[in-house]
Amino acid sequence: MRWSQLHIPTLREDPADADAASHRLLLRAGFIRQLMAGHYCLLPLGVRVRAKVMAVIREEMNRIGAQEFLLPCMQPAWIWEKSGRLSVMGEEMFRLRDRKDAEVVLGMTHEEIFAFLGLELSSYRQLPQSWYQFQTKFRDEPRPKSGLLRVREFTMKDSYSFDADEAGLDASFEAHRAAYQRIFARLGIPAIAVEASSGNMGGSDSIEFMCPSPVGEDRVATCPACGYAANLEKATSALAAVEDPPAGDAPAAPRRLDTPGVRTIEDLAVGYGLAADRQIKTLVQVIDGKLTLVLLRGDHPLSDQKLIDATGALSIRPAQPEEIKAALGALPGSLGAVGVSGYRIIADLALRGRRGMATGANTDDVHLTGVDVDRDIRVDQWADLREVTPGEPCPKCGTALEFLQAIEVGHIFKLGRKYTTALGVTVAGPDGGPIVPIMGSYGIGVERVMAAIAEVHHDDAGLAWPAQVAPAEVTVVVISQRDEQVRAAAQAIYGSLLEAGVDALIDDRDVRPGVKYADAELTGIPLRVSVGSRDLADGVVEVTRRRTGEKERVRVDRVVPRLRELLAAG
RNA sequence: CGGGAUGUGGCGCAGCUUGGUGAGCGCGCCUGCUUUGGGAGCAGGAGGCCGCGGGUUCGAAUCCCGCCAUCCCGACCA
Repeated sequence: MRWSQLHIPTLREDPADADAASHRLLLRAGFIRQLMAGHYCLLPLGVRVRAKVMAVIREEMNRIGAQEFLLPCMQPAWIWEKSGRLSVMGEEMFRLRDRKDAEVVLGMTHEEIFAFLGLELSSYRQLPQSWYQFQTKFRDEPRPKSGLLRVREFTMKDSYSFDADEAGLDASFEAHRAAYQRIFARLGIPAIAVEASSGNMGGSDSIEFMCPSPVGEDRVATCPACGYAANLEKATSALAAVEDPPAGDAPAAPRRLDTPGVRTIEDLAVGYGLAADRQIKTLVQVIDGKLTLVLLRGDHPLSDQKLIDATGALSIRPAQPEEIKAALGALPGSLGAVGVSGYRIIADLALRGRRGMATGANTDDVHLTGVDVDRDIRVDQWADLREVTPGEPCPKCGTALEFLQAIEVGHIFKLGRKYTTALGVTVAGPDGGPIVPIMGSYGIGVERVMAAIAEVHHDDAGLAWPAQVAPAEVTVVVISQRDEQVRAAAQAIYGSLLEAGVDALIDDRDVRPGVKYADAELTGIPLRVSVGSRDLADGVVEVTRRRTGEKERVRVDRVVPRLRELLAAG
């Protein structure tokens, strides 16, 4: 393509509303334009990168035997009703009515629809199946942000596996895991696979592929020694045991302690010498409309996601002080679970077997000491609820955990039979009886991947795409546009590149060379060939590598093979 | 949904406090001439419902009220 005819509206100045590097540069280099919050137009260069990202993903999906589909993004509400997710998805799902007043929705994902197609599977002998598509997803995010990183409308490569049994699912899952590793490696994304929560998808084993970046919205705990890595929503750590007083020394029942004015763990620790790790923190949460007591060690923060995962809740929120007062008789600051009945009590594992603890007495300004958790509190459910903090020991090897910010670029998880059951998918098993296939679900956000690549591969001059996904591999810069010989030589090189199968552009604009150099760098094209009268007199052109800035003079008749060499070398 | 900020030619901004004079600056764009190996110079020119609606006033980009939009922080989020 001729640059002079392409719509590449580069901006000399930084856009005002772009913060993240990918957002700023994709806008400035003319890849994207915003239509409204969370909805972006892809311009020609953006479309090219997107197509190349998709091509890489498609190749690797096909390589593991997955088959490409294309399903509607507009879907009947009833199918979501059937899976039970119409209400679960809440406000995040776009809903509308057609002219017949039928309820339809814009798909946030496609488990239901692929399961619907799975109804035509009839025998276990047809399994396994892996089905995928690239399709627009719509999610009414409360806060779209950071350009392509968090949007309301985006392309997802989503795939779904159907297997006859768990062992089959394990194999499909592993195939996808391996495919994802290859995909991100080829895309130039230093993704790390981390254990994750499966959120409201339902499912068990859940692995997120994370691209470390300061603009990432997820926090990941990693172990520098053994490679343990988990999303903070899931991460655990090995805790040193807290020494409680020997059983014999403990009082037979909790003792009342008047604590006027004490409202916080800190107050109690400082004022009464009751260390935070010897306190029970009592939080009151409203879980799906029901008041619930959540207990943690005094120095431990609650992970909302872990609470959701542990309870299967659709929604949780902290209770209001009035609700708490009405239920327990005291305000936050003096709450406890001793002797409480009629409300569900969920306790963190770190409280198990603890004795001699301090907690609120459910009377304002009064606490209890000498609390024996097993003896004094009727715990309904034990769960891992606490959020780990940096420096805590790795659960696998004990080394201090490190935290990093990351962009979630992919997510794979085992769905189980939730959707096949909901939609009534069965196949005949070896004995002739019905089998409900078990599913896996695997997603990659295409535009988010583009943004992640941009986050990882850029410098002060602009983007620096890996050749595999660059909008073009080479740009031929015509330095002296008015010089007939130069134009002809550049045109010849450009033609030879196309013939050789190189994805090349020719910058034939009638502008000064500096403008062309700057745009070549801003748009991040990996290789630049500068054709000017000075070098041409010696029969050479200049080849510049975007990443390193390395320049070399190459004889005109050697330039195509040299460029192919550089591209092959990566 | 809470907190903060911003809306002025395509882009980036000033003007608003203290209402009035031609709505201005840089970049970009168009024409001409010169220029051409790192974002050219000179001359001429086009382009603005000052986010929208209402109000105050002789007079509103400017003051007041309402709304909308966008961005940032938080909540939220496969």
